[in-house]
Amino acid sequence: MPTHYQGTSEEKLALNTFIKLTRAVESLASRLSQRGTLGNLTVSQFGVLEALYHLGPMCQNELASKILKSSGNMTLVIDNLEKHGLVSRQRNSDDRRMVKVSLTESGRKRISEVLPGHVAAIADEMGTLNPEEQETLGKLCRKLGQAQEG
Amino acid sequence: MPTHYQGTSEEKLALNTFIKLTRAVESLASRLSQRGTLGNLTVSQFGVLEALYHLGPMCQNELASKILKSSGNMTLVIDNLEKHGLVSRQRNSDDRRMVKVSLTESGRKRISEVLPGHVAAIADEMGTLNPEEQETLGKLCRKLGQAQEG
DNA sequence: CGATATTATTTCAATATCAAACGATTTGAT
DNA sequence: ATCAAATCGTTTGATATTGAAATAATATCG
Repeated sequence: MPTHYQGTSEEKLALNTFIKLTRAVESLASRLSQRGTLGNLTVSQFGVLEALYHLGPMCQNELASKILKSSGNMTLVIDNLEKHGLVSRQRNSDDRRMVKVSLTESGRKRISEVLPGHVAAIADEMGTLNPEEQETLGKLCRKLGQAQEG
Repeated sequence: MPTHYQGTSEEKLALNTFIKLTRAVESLASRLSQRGTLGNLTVSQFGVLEALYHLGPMCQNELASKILKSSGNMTLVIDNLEKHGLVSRQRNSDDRRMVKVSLTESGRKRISEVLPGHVAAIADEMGTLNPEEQETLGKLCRKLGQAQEG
């Protein structure tokens, strides 16, 4: 589905590439979601649990920057994880502005159960590209993700 | 930020590529949003207006599949566009299940004002990659976006 | 010390998003 | 013609998401 936009050829290429990029990610996300490998976790909830699992307890700000979300959003995501008993909050006693978030036993169990299947699903989906293509894609994405200078 | 996951090397490559891909798209989206080239339109609202602008009036289902969203979501997005006077709904008289959505004059004006600046912003962001790199990225994304066979 | 700035979190309002259930309508098969 | 199945849109309930404003705690500077 190419763009219908009439612009410079530079703009058309950029727009078509941009559309392919965002469609690919959306379609990938949709297929992953279909697989149900996250159980009833949302992507954000999974991101938080995964970060805590691999990096240990963290304050909300750190979590927010790990999963690239706002602090307001983090409050809600942690609220919901807490409701479901997967994480706990502890007010930091040194600096009482901060809240340290930790996995509960139940949370640790859940993420360790879910992770392998989800990773396998991602590997399966990405397997559409051979290793060399994945390397190339990774490099281009890294470059594109970097903020521009000047 | 490479993955901490211990799996097969195939899984590690896939996971790292997947992370770079999603991060690139998120970071791109965030930078585009910062530029404010969409005015006060949301991405979904923009998508709907752009589709109507280039392809003409459409029913909600068609719009939903164009911008890859659920029909329930489409009801709300159209509701909000309608509130702001940018689109109008007409019940189709041949098949009264369907609702045809059209741009109002105000909507046509708005999208035509916003589009060039937003495309320029996308072209500017994508300009991080040269044309050859963009072609490569586009091809890889197209391949990845395709559902797997078997 | 005390005013001011910075930082961490929460709250709020608006919008998005999905899945599932539902009502209206149309179509297809018998 | 009738009835079951499919289709389109809406509603509902849960969660996400942002940005701005509010709050609370801490740090800093004069």
